[in-house]
Amino acid sequence: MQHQKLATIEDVAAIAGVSIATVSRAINEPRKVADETRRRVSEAVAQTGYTTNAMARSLRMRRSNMILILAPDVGDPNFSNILVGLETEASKRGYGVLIGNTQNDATRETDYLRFISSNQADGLILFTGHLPYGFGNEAGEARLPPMVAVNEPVSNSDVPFVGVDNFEGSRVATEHLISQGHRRIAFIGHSTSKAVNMLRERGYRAALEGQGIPIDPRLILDGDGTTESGRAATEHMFVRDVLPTAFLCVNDATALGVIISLNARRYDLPREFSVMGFDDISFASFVTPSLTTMKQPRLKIGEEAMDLLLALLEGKPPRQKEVLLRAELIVRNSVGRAARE
Amino acid sequence: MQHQKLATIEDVAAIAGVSIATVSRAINEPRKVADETRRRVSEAVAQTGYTTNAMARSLRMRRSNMILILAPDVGDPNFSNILVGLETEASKRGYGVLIGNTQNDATRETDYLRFISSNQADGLILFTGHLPYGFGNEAGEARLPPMVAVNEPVSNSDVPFVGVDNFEGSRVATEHLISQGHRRIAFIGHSTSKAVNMLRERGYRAALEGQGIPIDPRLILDGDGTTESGRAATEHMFVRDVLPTAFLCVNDATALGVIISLNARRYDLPREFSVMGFDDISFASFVTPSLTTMKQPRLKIGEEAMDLLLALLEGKPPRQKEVLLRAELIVRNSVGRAARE
DNA sequence: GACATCGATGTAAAGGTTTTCATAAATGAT
DNA sequence: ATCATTTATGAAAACCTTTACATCGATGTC
Repeated sequence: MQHQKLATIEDVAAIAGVSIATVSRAINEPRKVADETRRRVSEAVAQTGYTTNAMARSLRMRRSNMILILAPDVGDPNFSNILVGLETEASKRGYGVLIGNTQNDATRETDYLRFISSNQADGLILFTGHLPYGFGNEAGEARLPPMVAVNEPVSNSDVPFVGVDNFEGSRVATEHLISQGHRRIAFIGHSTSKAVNMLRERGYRAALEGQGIPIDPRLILDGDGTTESGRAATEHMFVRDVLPTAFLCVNDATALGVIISLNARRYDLPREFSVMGFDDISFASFVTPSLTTMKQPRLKIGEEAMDLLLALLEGKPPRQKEVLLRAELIVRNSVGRAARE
Repeated sequence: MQHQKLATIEDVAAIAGVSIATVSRAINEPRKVADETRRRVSEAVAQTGYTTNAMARSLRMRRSNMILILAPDVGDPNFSNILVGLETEASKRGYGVLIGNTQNDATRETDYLRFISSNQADGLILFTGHLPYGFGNEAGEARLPPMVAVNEPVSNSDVPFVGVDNFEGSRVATEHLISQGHRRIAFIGHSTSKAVNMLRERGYRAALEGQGIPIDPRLILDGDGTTESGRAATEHMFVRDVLPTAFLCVNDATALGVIISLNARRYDLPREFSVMGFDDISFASFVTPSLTTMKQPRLKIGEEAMDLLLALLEGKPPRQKEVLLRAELIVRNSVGRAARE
């Protein structure tokens, strides 16, 4: 049952009484063939149920119309919505999307490059923040396909990046807190080396400075971006008794840790403390109190990135090295007016 | 830069001083060529950086080593981990994974079938619970590729299904509640027409009956599987003043609604009410109180499903129409001993 | 009427493999 | 020494397209 011999272009040609070249043209460049012929061809196509064999086509045309997406973890809710955006745009433009779940494993990354080197994919989307291991090594020099980075820019390279404007987003977030009367605002960061963290911290500082609020270094703490580190940072503040009225967190996971810690201490949120996150991950609306945060336009990021990559594939040079999209302020219930000074 | 003309099998053959047939054999069936020749070939391969062109290979072999995954929403956290499992297994076996995000749109579903009919994919994984629209219609009759369903079985078909044992899982969940002294246990369901709901409700009934606990129909409520419906069902119970000591919910989303409702009424959980979910979605551990639930072995489901599909592709008949995996009881903090009778 | 132009179609090459079949050498049996 | 068998290799076909080039008739120009 498997191989009931699909109709080929020859079958169609025979039925329509034309050559295979004409069939090909009738399908791909309809205006190049006479009306009558075109009609006969499409009739023959309908009759045979012909679909062009993508393999033969790709072989001949030296392009597969496939895009490879390399991500450390497709299941990560932060990534998966970008993925949806990528897929939507690709599909709209007639491209297919191939996924490579690298699990941050160098071997697997290298392994996925076979899709590129064997012509199974024309372009590459990178979630990883670095070039895949295995490029530019040994024989034959690098053979870099067109690529675009999302989620994290690729350092030391000119790979175009599409992402959220972290600086601006963080500034807006901080200003939101300030507008609610907060002046002692803590920043719970990721590790300082991360580019994302740096930008978000800068946005925080810029907002404070812009409003003439002095920056208290004791209110700026490092973490590692996890819920646990959010909790740890909060506890640390209570131990040292240097307390803010609001916490701005580098991401929602961290903010969740802060909330859990404050809830455990029986504080009434947001009356006694305000907490803000960044990202708007799926459970942000389910925490109690639901989390006020900056929403990453993930779908849009995916679409833009794919759009850029496809433009690259069509030979257009990238207009800009970086496309930054605005994060959107999502007001929920974790931020209230500052109760104390 | 794009097309620096990759090395072909001919280049390798020339360097190694053999025919292309021998190169092909040296690569694909090494034991069929003499040691010395094999050595020369692999040297030439290394020297040229040759990789076999997958398109040419697929064209000739009439198989692409690609699997198409059709899912309504790849971003859904319930799906994405299955996806990871699918991808892991496929990758391990040398297959690539193509994603089709259908968004429950019939047009898009049909559109993705082009991957099948154009030979770009050898098999199909279905998340949708139904055959894609466009199969078995008009000319040429159906051309069904080997396929396997996950997440939801395909009704009225003999498509093999890999999923969680809902009946058994629900029974275990109910027994856990009973073991904590609960006897008045509510079941907040999905719409009764859903297969998943039916099985989980049956498991619930079976557990109660097994322990000789009478079933109170007033404690069985319908919903639609959303958080909102969980909340609504809970409110409904308070209005009618028919109260359980524990809530067993058809899924975690519903359980979350129940918890939110109870929290809002200022009950102390799990002292005054116990709540149990099913699925173990990512935020289950972040709610307060963190949710006791039955964990779906999503990774494993993905792996098993892919394993089954690949077996099918290799011509082995499926051993069974349904592979049911055990759900695992995850004890967190939303279930306590029954305080009242 | 000669000639260039144009439109529609066909012929054949090229794209890079895998695999059948044939050939040749080496080995083993008698 | 002869023949049968095995092992290692090569030549060529097949997989199915797209497309450069050639052909041919029709149309238009001078």
